[in-house]
Amino acid sequence: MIDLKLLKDQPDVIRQALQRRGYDLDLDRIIQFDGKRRKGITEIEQLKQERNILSAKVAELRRQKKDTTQFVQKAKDIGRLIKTKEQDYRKIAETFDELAAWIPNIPHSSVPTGTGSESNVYVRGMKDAPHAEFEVLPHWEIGAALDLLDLRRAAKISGSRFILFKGKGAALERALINFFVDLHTRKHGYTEIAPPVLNSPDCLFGTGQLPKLESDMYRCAEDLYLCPTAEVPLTNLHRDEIIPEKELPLRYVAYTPCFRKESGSYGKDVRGIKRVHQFDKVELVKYATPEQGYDEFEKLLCDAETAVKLLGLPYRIMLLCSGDMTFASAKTYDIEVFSQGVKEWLEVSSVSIYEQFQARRAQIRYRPAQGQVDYVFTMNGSGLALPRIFIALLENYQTPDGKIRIPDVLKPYLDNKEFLA
RNA sequence: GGAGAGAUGGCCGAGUGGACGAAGGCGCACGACUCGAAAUCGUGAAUCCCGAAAGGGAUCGGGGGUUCAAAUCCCUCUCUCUCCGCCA
Repeated sequence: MIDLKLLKDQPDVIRQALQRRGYDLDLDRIIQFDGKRRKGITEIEQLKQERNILSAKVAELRRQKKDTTQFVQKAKDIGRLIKTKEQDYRKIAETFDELAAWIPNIPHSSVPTGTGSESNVYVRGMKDAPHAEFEVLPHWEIGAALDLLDLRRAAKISGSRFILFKGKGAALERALINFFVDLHTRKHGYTEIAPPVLNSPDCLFGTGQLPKLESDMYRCAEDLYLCPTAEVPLTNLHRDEIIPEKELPLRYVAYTPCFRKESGSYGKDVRGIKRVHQFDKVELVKYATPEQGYDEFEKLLCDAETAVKLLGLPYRIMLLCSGDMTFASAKTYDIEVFSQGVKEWLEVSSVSIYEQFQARRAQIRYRPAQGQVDYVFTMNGSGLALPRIFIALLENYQTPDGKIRIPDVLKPYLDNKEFLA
């Protein structure tokens, strides 16, 4: 949620943000409803004031055992008026809330303007895709050959776009999870959380998936959603709380499976495990004060980057342009790994800062040592997303004779072996 | 799934229709005392909304109702605890 004061005082800031993102939203209509809403509040509150004065008068007269009928009658009339005004107000406020929930976050000033990935800006890492010295098999071929993946049977169990890891493949998946969680808890100071992955609609509204991404998520009975990312439970951990400043920044890491319908993606990336309905991810979430915010954000990016580096994968960091960022983000970096089999840059981490956007939706605030309670800054990043790392390892650590070398950092998790199969 | 009990400020806990945004305690911050601390005494402190401000309004788990007036009465939902049953 944007700061609603902007609607009234600086609507052009929002207008410009919408334009930069390429959003088509009837802002004037929203502003109009906001005005009606504010007027309604003022009106109702004035009436309530009148009624409260009359009620106090009644109470006083009662104590003196005097007649009150005249005042009671007047208060009754006002009460009826309040009721009808409140009904009107409720309708207006409801419409306004629905409309306002669709206003995206305002991009940070350092975010380049653009409409798609071609406008993203290279930040650091490998500039050009590295060349392979031999013909590298794509992960689905080598994965099947070495019996690490069984996508046919995954499809039999659950349909297309599901993964079934097998044998050493399953062991590698588990090793990666442990490696990532250990790295972030031991070296980067994050607290590990194992959250529920069925989350309430309130949670999904809080982080900004709802209402916009309703059709991208699996909705279960009882009004619960399978979480599309651990960002959802981790950011809602402190929903409706006021955190003492001295506890900030808070850092959390969680491994969870993630569930996505990927509804718009049919026909794209059909082969292999790049785009699936269920995948594993280790997620990092931080809460910070506005002053700490952007420093902590850069550190979060470094924490994710460290994971890629330690695995020895060729990567680059891109700064997303305004049109490529998600709804709630103020600034996003992607970490991309180049994989030799599929011959493309794969997004393995998306690191975003939301400033106070999520905090306003989820009511997450902090109490400064002195001064006013204010909303925290929230941010998150994958640390990392597993399937694409799995792809990159199978393809980049492939040997000409069809084996998979194990990166040094993973050896302790895989019986200290040199090769996977 | 069945039966019962409960939900009040940072925490504990009183309040049972009108002077209650809420006693008291703990904890917290500041001040006094002290060489310093403890103890003691004093003072302060909830959140949100409308408003340029003055000021006003709202909030006692959520929602609805009764009433001139609700923390307090009624309905409903959610959650927590206890007991019984069932089951990984």
